[in-house]
Amino acid sequence: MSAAPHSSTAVETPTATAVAPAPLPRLPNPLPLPLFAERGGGARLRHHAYSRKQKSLGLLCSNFVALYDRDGVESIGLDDASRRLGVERRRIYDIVNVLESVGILARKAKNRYSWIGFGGVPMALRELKERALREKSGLAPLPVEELSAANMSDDEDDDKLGDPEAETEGDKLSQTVDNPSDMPDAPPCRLRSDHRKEKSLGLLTQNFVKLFLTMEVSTISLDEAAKFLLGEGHEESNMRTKVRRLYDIANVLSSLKLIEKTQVDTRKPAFRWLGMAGKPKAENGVTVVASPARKTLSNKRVFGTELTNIGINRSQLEPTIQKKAKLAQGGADILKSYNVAAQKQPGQVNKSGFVYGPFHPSCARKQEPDDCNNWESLADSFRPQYQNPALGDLFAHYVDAWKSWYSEFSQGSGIMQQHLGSSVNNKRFL
DNA sequence: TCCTCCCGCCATTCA
DNA sequence: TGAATGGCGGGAGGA
Repeated sequence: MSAAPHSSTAVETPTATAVAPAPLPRLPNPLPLPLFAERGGGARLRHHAYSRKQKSLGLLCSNFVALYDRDGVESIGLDDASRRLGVERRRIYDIVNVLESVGILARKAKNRYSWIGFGGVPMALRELKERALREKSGLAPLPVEELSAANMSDDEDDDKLGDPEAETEGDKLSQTVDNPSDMPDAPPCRLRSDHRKEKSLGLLTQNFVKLFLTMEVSTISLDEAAKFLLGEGHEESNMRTKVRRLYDIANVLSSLKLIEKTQVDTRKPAFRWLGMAGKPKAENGVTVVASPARKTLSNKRVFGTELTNIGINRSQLEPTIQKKAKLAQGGADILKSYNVAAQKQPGQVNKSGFVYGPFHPSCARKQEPDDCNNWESLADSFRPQYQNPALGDLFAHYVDAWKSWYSEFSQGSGIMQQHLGSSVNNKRFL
């Protein structure tokens, strides 16, 4: 039975709202249950005035982050998130799985996550990179064909259920989920839960990120990623499913600015890693970000323009909500311009050789971290004067996120470099 | 036409 | 046993 379609309007459980002393953005209240979410209605009840762009997982992720990435937020209830964002619980699961896999959230209990924030990302990425390198090292020597088997197709996977001889890299990956400490005494035989976890969105996210962290090309298409993750000999249906999931993941990671969509020669886009980039390959064998000459797609979707997804479902927009959307769009445009301006600055490499991600502060290139602390004036100079205070909050949130991200990288750049310094021979990805 | 990805069904896992 | 979780693929929106 699925609780999802109704959970967005369900009465909050008593334990589900330990959130935010700081005021959260105002959301339309009460939040109506969208018609399309009617149990069993699904696509059959779709209203044609709705635009799917406004329901995207990436936008939802942006809203989720905007909602919870603030001082005082420690615990997040899924019901609370679902209600505040005006989406079915099912969608929240997608978001939190991806956020958890990159270290932004940590699961505390059923229905409850703790907010770690962007400060958790460098550590998570470091661990992912370490794990990926270890898997490729002597600890897990896998030639290409075995590596393919490691990410074996679902069919092969199914065939080996319960086979003690069939432990694969996939098992190891699932162990990393079940046993973060990589306990050596993990059960040798595959459990059904392991099998399920191998296919989880979180694990797929981690494997997807690992491709970026270890490969020597800066971009990868989702088809390529799916082929690699599935291995050879996969069925077409498995491929389609995997690509669907990668689209979901890519949208969330894009909204987090960990990756960005880029146009390659073919019609299909590829994704470029932004979250962190190493020093030039000549020095340490790790690829820097792709040439800026490569055309970056204008974002098909402008994230962070809505505080809830529910006001613009498949019915007509309410005039007031439309107004809000326009206001928010203005803010998003400013943010976008700010990001573009920051990204246009050549290099973005500080003295330590670290290349900043999307939250790179524009002043970082010219000034060393210690000098770059005048965030308030920076924020003031960019802060639009919103009529809606919630939008001001949203902008302030982004500034805070930049600050946090920058601070984390400033502190962690040495460690990160240490890890980036190890050469990666990963041509098999190509 | 086909890429993109929202949506919700329903199997599995959890408490 | 009911609730929570999340894999999965149909099919509609959009370029």
